[in-house]
Amino acid sequence: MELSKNYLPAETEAKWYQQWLDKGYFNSTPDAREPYTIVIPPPNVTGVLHMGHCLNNTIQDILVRRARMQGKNACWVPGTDHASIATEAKVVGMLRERGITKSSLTRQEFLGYAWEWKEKYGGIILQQLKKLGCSLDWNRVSFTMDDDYYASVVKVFTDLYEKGLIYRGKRMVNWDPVGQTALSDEEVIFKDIDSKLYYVHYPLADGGAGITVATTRPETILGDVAICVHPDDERYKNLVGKRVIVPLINRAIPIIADEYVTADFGTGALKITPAHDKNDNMLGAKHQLKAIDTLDINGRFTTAELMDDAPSAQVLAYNGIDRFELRKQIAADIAALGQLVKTEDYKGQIGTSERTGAVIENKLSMQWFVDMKGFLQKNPQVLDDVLNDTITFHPAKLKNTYKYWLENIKDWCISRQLWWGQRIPAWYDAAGNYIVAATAEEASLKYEYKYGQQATLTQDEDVLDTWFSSWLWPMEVFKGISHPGNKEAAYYYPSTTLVTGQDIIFFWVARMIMAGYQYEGKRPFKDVYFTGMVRDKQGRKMSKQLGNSPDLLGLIDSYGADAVRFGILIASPAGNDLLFDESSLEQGRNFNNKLWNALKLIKMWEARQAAGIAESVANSAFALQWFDNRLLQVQAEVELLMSQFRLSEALKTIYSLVWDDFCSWYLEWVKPGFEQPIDTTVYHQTVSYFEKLMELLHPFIPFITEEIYQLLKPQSTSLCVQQLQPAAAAQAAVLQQGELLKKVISNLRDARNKNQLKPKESITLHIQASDATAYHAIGSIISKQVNAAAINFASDAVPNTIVVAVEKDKFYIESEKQLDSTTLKADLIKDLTHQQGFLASVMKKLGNERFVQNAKPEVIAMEQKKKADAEARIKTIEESLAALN
RNA sequence: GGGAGUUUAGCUCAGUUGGUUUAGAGCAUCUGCCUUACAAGCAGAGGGUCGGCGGUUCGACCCCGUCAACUCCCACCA
Repeated sequence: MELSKNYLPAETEAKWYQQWLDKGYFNSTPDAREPYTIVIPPPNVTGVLHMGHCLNNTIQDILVRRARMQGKNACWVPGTDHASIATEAKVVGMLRERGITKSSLTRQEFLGYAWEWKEKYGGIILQQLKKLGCSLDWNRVSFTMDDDYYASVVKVFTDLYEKGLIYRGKRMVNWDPVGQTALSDEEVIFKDIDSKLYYVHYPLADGGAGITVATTRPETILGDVAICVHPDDERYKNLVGKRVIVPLINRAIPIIADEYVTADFGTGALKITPAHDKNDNMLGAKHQLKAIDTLDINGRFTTAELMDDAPSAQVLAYNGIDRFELRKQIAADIAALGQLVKTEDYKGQIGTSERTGAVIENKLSMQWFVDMKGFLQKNPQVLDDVLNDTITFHPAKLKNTYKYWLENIKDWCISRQLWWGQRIPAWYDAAGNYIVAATAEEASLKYEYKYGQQATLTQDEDVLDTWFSSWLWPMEVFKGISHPGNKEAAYYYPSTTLVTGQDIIFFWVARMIMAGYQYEGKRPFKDVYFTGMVRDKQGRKMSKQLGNSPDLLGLIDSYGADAVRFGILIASPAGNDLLFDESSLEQGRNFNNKLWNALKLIKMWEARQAAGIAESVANSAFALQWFDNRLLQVQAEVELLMSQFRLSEALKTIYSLVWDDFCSWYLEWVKPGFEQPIDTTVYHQTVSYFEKLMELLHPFIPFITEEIYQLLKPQSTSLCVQQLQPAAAAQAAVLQQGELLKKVISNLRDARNKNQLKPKESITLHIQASDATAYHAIGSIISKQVNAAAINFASDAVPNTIVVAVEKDKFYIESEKQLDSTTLKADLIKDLTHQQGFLASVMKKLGNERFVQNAKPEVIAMEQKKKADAEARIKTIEESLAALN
C-alpha cells in the first residue's frame, strides 16, 4: 500500500470516529469494573464551540480515554444547559427579526418558538464535539429541561421550601432592565467607568442655608427620603434633626446621623434613596424610612409612587424618560434652580449584567431566595471536604477563593422574570396567599387543607435561575434526584473528575458541592481540574468585538483535530491561562507528520525482513535494550504527571520520547543501509515500540494514533480500548550508557561540522577510553552515526588528528582531509575555563570548615565526587589541548 | 479598600521538603545540509548575574523582610 507523502487528517478522522461509534466503545453500563465518571460542563444549548470548550473538552477526553485504556469503566456524559436568560435573549432576538415582539405572545406561544429554536440549533455544539474526537457516551445526552430533569428541579425547590431553606421576600435585587429580570450577585460584573459627582444643595425647610450632598446619581433624587451625616461630624452636628427640601419635588426630609457615612468623602453628607441603592436600603430599614421607587422595570422614570408629593407638571413630564437621559435632564433642571453647586469628574464602578451587558439597577422586588447560610449550616462538609482535600482542587490555590466565598455567602436570588426555564412551583390565590407544590393538583389539595376552602389558583409567572438546575447535574444525569437510589446513580455517583473553568467556581462548582451533600450526602466528584481562560497571543480575552476568537472548525479543517488538540494542550500550563497562538497548531501538525513519516519508514522495512541478519542484530542490540528502558522510564513519568493533572507536561514528555528518542536516535541506530535487509526480530521489536508509543499518545491525539496502529500490522482491537500495562522499573545503567552514546555522537558530529566534513566523507576514529569495555556494545552505533569507517582503541594520543573530549574519554578524528583544530581548541579552552571555575567553587565549599561540619555526609560525599569528576575532566581537556599542539 | 497569585532565555513554561555538576524544555533565532521516512525535515550552535534591594544559612531560583511591575478574585465610599 502506498502511503501519502504527508498525513491527511480529514478522511481518517471521520472514518475512525464513525467506527468507534459503531463499535459502541464510548458507551458505558454499570459492571464489575471501577467506574471513571466525568459529567461534561453542559454548554449552552444555543452555543457554538469556542476555544474554551476546546481546551476543556480535550482535557476531559484525555482523562476519559486514558481511564478507558487503564481498564476502568469510563463514562463521559454529554448534554446541554437550557441557559434561560441567554437562550431567551436569543429567541427574543430571532422573533424580533421576524417582526414579532415577545409581549404580543402568550407564554405558551413563546415557549413554542423557544423549543423550535432548541430543536434546530440545540445539537450543533454536540456535533462539533464529535469533530474534536470527544469520546462521550452519546446514549446519555442530557438536557436540563428534559421532563425528568424538570421534575427534579421542581422537587428540589419544593423540598428546600419545606425545609425552610427557600423563602420569598421583597428584597433589594440586581435588576437587569434589558433582560427585565432579577439576577443573582454572581451574574453582576463590575466595570470601571468615568462618571461625575454632582454636588446638589438641599435648602432647610424652615429657610436658610441647608446642606450640600455629592451624588453620582442625581436621577434618583426624587426618591430621596433623608440626608445622612456622620454623628461626629462637627460641620453638621447642629443640622441633625432638621429638615431639608428635596429639589424639584419639594419633599421635606430629615437630616439623620449614622456612623456608616464617611465624613471625608464628598461633602460628608449622603442622600438616602432606599429604593435604588443597597446601602441606602440598609440605612432606610435601620432608621425606619420609607422607600420611594422612581424607576420602572425598563429603567424609566415613573411617578407612580410620587403622587403623595403632588408632583409639578415639570416632574410629571419626566414620566417614561430613560434613566441615563433623566440624569442629564434632572442635573440641568437642578442647575436651573441654582442648586447644582458643582460637578467633578469621578472614577467609579458600575454593575452590569453578565448576559445582556445592561447597567444593573438596584431595585426592590419580590423574589425567591435560597437561605445559603442555613443551607451550609446543615451541610458543613461543603466547606470542610474541600479544605481537607476530600474534594481536591487543581490548582489548590482556589481553595482560598472557595473558602472566602462560602464564609461570606449571601442569599441566592433564584427567581427570574423569564419564560424559558423551570417555572416556579408556587400557586397564588386572588389575595396573594401562596402554596408551594410540585403540581397544580397538589397545590389545590394543600390549599384546601391549609385554608379550609377551595380557590382559583394561578402559578407563579417566573422561572428559576439556570444554575438552580445545573447544580443538580452530576446527580440528575443519572436520574439520581428524579429516581433516587437507582442502579446507575449508585454506580456512577459520585463522579470522578470535574473539568471546568475557574470563572464558574461559584456559579456552578460550589453549588454542585452543596447540592451533592444535601441530596446524596456525598461529594459530587473527587478531583476538580480548573482550566484557565483562553486568551490571544497578546494576553487579551477572546471576544467577538476584538475579532480574536478563531473559528475552531476552520482550524480543525486546516490542521486536523489531533493537531488542534495537541496545539491547545501543549500551550496550556496547569493552572494558568492559555495564550493561544496558531503556531502551536503547526507544531501539532508537524508532529503528526513526523509520526506519519516514521510509519512510512517502518513500512519500507516490512518487506525487507530476514531472519538472522548479523549486521542488523549487532547494530541493534544496544538500541533495543536502551529503548526498552527509555519506554519504561517515560511510562512511569507519564503516570506520575497524569496523576498530578499535569497534562501538558505529560504530553511534552511523550512528544520528546517520540521525536528525539525514537525517531532521531533509535530509528537511526537500527536503520539498515539503503535497500539492505533488516533482521526480523529487530523489525518486530520496532513495530511493538511504535505500538506502545501510539498507546501512550492515543488519549491526546486519538485519530492518527489509531490510524497508525491499524496500519502497522493487523490488529484484533481498536487502540481505543487497548489496555495499558503498568510501567515496570527501568535499568539506570542502560539509560546512562544511552546518554553517553548520544553525547559522544553529538560531540563528534559537532567536530565534523566545524571541520566542514561532509556527511559522506568518512573518518577513522581512535578512542582513548578510561574503560574501553564501555564502548563494546555501542561502538558499532557510533561508527554508523558519525560515519567512521573504522574504530580503533588507543592508549596514547594519536598524531595528526583532532581530538574531542567527552567526559573522561578522548576521541581522535582522523581524516584524509586537512583538519583545522582552531575552533575545537577554542571550545576546549572555553570548557576548561568553565570546569576550572566550577572546581574552584567546589573547592571553596569543601575548604569551608563550617560546611564540612554542618552538611549532611551524603552532601559532602557528593561534593567530593564533583571535585573528582571536575579534576578528571580538566585533566582530559588539558591532555586534549596538548594533543592538538 | 481587602485577599490571592505571578515575576526564570526573544516567547510560553519546568525547576517536587535549600546542596545532583555556577539553571532545564518547547517554540523562535543563527550556521551547515535537497543524506535514499520526513525541508511541515536533518545535523549542530548561540542565548539567562532566576524582577530590585536587604536578611537567615557553611550554602538561596528555592526560606524571611521590603520595594516594584503585572494578573485574578472579592467588596457598590455616595
